[in-house]
Amino acid sequence: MKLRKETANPDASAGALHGRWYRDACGTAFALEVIGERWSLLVVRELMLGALRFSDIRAGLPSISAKVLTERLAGLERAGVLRRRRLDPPVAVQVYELTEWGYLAEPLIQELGRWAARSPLHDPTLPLSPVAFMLSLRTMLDDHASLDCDIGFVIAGQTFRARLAGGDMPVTREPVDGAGAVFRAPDAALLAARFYGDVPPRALPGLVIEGDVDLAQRFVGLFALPPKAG
Amino acid sequence: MKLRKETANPDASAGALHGRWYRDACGTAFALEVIGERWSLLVVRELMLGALRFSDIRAGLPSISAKVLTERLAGLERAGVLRRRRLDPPVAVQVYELTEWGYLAEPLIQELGRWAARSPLHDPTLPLSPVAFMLSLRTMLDDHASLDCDIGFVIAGQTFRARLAGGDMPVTREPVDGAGAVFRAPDAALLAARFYGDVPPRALPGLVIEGDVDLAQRFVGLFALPPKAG
DNA sequence: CAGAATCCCATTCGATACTG
DNA sequence: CAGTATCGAATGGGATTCTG
Repeated sequence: MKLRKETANPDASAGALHGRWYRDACGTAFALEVIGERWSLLVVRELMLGALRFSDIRAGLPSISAKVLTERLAGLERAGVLRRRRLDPPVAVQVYELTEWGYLAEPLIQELGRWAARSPLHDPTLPLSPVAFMLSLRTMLDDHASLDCDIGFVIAGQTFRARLAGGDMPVTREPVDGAGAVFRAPDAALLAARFYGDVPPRALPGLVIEGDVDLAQRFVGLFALPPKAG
Repeated sequence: MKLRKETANPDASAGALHGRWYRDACGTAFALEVIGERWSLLVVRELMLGALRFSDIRAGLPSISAKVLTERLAGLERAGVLRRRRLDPPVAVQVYELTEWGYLAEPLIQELGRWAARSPLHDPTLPLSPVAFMLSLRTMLDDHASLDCDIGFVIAGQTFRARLAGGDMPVTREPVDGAGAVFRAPDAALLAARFYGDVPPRALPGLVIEGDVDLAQRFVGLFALPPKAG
């Protein structure tokens, strides 16, 4: 009875501000106040490879509604995870981009992915956004990869570039001109089958590899899912 | 219209099973289906240092309701994160314990805590469970700690033991007899102030250090919060 | 104490329509 | 395209009660 009003915090409308749910000083709890709302972390995921417009985010998250996306963007902005920015006059469009702190959430997204992959239950046959796939490559890259290369990706019309050097592999949104090899696929699930499944390359119609095919093969060999937990 | 019925999955009642929310093959999304419901991950956190009874979990999570805890336990059990177990006849009590996969969630909890600590906003003055504090020590331990020691903790009546050796520091629920030093405090927040705040030891009434006080001092020096992000 | 069952209000969400 | 406004339906969750 006495605690009711504290819960219904007036300024907590639709927000990801702290203190609303858990009343717990633990950092984990604080993080969950910020990105623990449904969809929040997936919105962050979509922005992890660079700023995006409202509808580009929706494209990567086909089943989020405009209302929820609007609410999450507002909450994440207030929490300091992202900011909205107007591009300069010639294009005059609004984009959402992660703050410095927001970009620091990548290890967290990776850790979730790694943990999920070890589940005895995870069966991945659903759609996958291009960004989700590119991030998964960063997560599943063999720690001891000694290859250095520059690989292009064209997935559902979006282009990315992965530059592997010294065991590190930054991924950018960039044209693929000049890459050592290029993977082209109409959707990310196809690429996931190639990189993580036991599927032989020719069994994947729609997947095209250009440039140094042998390099592409060796590149694929650098990625593997972790073993399942008992 | 045509998709409505798929959403209202009959067996998805109150559960953390996959496919209900995101329809996304990304591992991060799958993990969020499992532990992304409110409270779920904090329940896992409470169990991270060993099996617990229903009311012990509630003690660590004072503002969760019995109903919600029941639902979360059921969901996490179905998802394979924890199992319920009846102890052998003499005690005949029921406990919840993480599965092997459940225990693998610790890095994930740590990553959330680490990220939260780097937030420009995080101000930790709320209550903290003993388990949350002990886990935070494992998270914030200096990577290059070269000290080897055996430290006991008595927090709000619960006893723990941290054995630091070779940079690794397992924490168990155990009596503190024979530890090199023992910290006693009526609540975890007091210990957090000592380990992470700039508070001089004598400004913390209620905190008692027994055994090798000098060792205890050096031990405290091994823990630090990461720098804030801009 | 450990939970299941019930009741009921508050929040959330998705669909749709609307606006600059 | 980038949202906002509204509404009805589903869900969430607190309080209470009941049982072993």
